[in-house]
Amino acid sequence: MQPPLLIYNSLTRQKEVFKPLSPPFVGLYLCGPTVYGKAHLGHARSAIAFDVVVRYLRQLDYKVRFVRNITDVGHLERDLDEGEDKVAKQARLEEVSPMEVAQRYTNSYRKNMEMLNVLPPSIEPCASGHIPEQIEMITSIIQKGLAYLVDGSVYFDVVKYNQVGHTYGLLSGRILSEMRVGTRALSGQEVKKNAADFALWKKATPSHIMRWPSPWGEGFPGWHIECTAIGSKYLGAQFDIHAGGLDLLFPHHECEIAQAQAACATNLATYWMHNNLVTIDGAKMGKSLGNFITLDEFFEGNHPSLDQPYSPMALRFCMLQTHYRSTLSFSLDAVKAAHQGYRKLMNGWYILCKLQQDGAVEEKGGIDDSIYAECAACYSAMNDDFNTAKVLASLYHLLKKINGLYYGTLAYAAISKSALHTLTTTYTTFLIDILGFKEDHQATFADGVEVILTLYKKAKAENGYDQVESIRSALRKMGVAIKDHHSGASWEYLS
RNA sequence: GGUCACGUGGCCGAGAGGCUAGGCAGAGGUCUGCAAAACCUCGUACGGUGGUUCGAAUCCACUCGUGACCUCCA
Repeated sequence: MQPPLLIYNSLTRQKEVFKPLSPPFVGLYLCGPTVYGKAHLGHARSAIAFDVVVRYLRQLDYKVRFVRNITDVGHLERDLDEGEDKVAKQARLEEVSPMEVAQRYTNSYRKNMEMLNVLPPSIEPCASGHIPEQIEMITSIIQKGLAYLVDGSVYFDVVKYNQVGHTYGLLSGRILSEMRVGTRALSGQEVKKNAADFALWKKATPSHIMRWPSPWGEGFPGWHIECTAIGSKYLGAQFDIHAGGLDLLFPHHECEIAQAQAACATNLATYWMHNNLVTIDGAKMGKSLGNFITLDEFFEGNHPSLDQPYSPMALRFCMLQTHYRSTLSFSLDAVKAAHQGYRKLMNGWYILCKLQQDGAVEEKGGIDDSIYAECAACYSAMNDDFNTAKVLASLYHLLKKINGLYYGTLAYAAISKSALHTLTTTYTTFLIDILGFKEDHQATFADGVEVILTLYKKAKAENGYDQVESIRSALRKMGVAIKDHHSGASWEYLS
């Protein structure tokens, strides 16, 4: 009997038992990228963290509808009237059309995600494809009297929202009256009634390319309305999980809740989940700080912080070794360690696949109990707010048993057939299906090594040690180790 | 200034009042023709100062340090 699944809810600031609104269905919305630049390590963290959440929920037999949006319009440089749309700005810099920019970086993002073995969303809507939905929601908020029109732009009235019984700031723990106001000279703020008000719709200036007709004139939607409109369209006015990076908690998610309360009288989602940030040299890795490493740079080794290319799975391991709500301090040493750790787990999986089922005994073996305990620990760890770090620890405990059986330091008599079966399915389920690891290397390479291994075995049998040594060193240069052990010779990846 | 986190062995990191994860790197050993891989063993860490307690890395207070959000950012 496993403990129930607990999820830390940012809204209540505590772990809560996960209860979907309509089991077995689960609706999960994740704030996707604004496609005006290449994805960096921070994007990967969010994607991987919630990829594992989706994978685990599916493992628990939930039917998950996973929606991850693409922001291709409305995300301004600053939340200011004169702030330039991010996508439009990049288009100007690259001298292409905004939709070209959006397409380019959407493609790049999807490619990166595929490399990281992040499962594609069930639905991947873009903001520009949902203008009518957003206009509809804005209209509804205006009708409730919680938004006002100024010169072709529509703003959400935060003060009014509080006056009619809502509480702005529930998610971020902010109290409206105590929020810092007016300490920075933000131009363009004077059109708003209050500094905390945010744009639902912006009037397009004559030069603005991305524009749509609306009841308030030509313009484009504000950033926050997109997620609320899209989320409620595909998952319902109230759905189970809304996820995103911690830096989106305020103001983005706070505004989303306000919009949903105003339009639909819901908090939009029951559980609000936030992944923590990636830091480098003690500071947050962020777009605006310019200290980020893009995923392409990471995979190509093309960055001053990196000495060589690193694999997508090394990064995935890095991410999963840390709990998603803790900051992840990125360093070269950490990546190197992660890659080695990943390699060992994968090599263990191949060995596990080779372990002969018929070697195990029918009766209970000496290590059965510890196998069952570690397998159960994997589930317990995931049920405790997706503690992937703990899962990895358990997998390493299992790995020692796997290696021991294969290399002969543990006798087959130590494990029963049923325990070996549990070991095999659990290890595979967690490593491959839930944590989402896959082989970095090409399968065709492995076929070639198999041929060479045959030559090695022949030379070895004939005591041709010169040839044995030369095959070993040649393969070693290719990142492959040959291993001699009681059950013969085999090979595995070294890096 | 407000709000909130965090500080764990060389590095990355779980944990969270007694049973003191795990990975990487390092040392020793077993195995091996020699290696490699694997396995075994080892380092006894929790910013500082007080306090609560039979007992604290874990709770409390103070303190030092770092960071996040309050402006776009996964």
